[in-house]
Amino acid sequence: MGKGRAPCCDKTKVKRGPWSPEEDLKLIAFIHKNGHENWRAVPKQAGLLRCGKSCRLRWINYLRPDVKRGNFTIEEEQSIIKLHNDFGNKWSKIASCLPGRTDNEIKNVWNTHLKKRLIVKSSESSADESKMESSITSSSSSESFSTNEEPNLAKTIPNSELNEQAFQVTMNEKIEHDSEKHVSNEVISIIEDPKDSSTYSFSFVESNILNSNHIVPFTQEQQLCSPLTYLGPYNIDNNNINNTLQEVDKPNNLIEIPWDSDEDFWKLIDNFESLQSSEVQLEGDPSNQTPNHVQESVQDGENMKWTHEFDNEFGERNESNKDQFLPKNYAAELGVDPHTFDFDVMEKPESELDLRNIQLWLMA
DNA sequence: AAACACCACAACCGCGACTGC
DNA sequence: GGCAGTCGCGGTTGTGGTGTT
Repeated sequence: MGKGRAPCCDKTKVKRGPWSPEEDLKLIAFIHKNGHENWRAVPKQAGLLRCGKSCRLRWINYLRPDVKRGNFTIEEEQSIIKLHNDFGNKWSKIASCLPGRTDNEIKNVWNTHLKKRLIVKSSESSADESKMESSITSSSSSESFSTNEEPNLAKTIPNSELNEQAFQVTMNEKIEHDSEKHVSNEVISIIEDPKDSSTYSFSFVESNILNSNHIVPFTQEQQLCSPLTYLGPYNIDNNNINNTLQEVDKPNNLIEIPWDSDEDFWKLIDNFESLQSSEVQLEGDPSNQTPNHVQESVQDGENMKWTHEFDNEFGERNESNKDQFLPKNYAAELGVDPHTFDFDVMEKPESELDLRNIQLWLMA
C-alpha cells in the first residue's frame, strides 16, 4: 500500500448519492437475514454497488426499524439543548439519550433549528438585559455574548441563567409555533387500529431526561415518513429467520406494540431475498451462466412478483396511500414530484428499479 | 410563471479509535 | 509494539423542496 490513508473503497466502482428503493430493500433483506457483523462485506454479499460505509450509514440513519422519524417533539428539543449544553457536539452521546433518534438527525436539527433559535433569542435577551442595566446604572458591567461566539454556542455562553432564559423563550416560541400545527407538548393519546387503512404503528417512547413521565407516541407524520417505520424492532440474527420478531438494540424505555403484519412483511422480504440471492449466485458462479434472455425473463417475472406482493402487503399503491411508505427522496430519486409519483414506475423496465439493470451492473 | 434565495436533510468525507494478528 | 483493517464519529457538502420577489 502506498503512503497516505487508503480509501475505504474504490470510489469509481461504487454507486454514490441517494439510495433507491431497490437498494434499500436489498440492504434490508440482507441484514434481516445475515445481520451486519462486517459492514465492509455487506455490500458485496448483498449485491449492492455501495461501499460498506455507505451501507452502514443508510442502515443506521434511515432503514433501521427503530429509527423514529418526523418532527422532533418539544421534549426532544429540550433534551437536545440540555444535552448539548452538557456534552457539546458529541452527537452520538446525545443520540444515545434520545431513543430512536440518530446522531445525524440530531446534528441536523441542532444546526438548522436549535442553534439559530438560541442565537436569536440569546441576542435578544442580551440586548434587553443591557438595555435594562444601562437604565439602572451606566457604570455596571453586564455579561453578554455575541453571536460570533458560535460554534458551540450553548457551551460558550458564560451566563447559564441567560442560557436558560434563552432556552425558555425558545421553547415558548416552539410551543406557539407547534400549536399552529396542532402539536402539543402534552401527552398525545391517539388510539387507532393500525390494521385500518392508516399505517400508524405505536412505538411509544418515554421522553427521557426532562419529562420521563410523559409518553410520547410517534405522530402520524412520523409514522408515515418511512416505509419501514411501521415495523417494530426485530432481531435480525441468523437464528431468527423464522420471522419471530424480537427486540434488539432497543432502549429500555421503548415500549412497542407489535403489529401482526410484521410476519407477512418478512415473508415478502424473504421472497425478495430469494430473488436477490439467485442474482448473486448467477454472478458468482461462472458455470452457472444462464443465457441473458432467460435470466431476464425469470427476473422480470420475479420482479413483477415481488412488486405485486409489495402491493398486496401494503394495499394498492394509489393516490391515497402511496406517501405512507414512500420516503420523500424516493420520488426525488426518480425525478418526479412526490405528490404525483406513480408507483407503477417501479415496474417499468427502463426504470432504475428494474432488476435487469442491477444484474447488468453486477455482470459488468 | 419564472427566477432566485434560502432551508432542510441525506449522504459523503476524513480522521481517530479500536481490534486482531 | 507495529501494522492493517474496520468501525464510528463529527464536520461538511450536495441537492431537492419551498418561499419570496
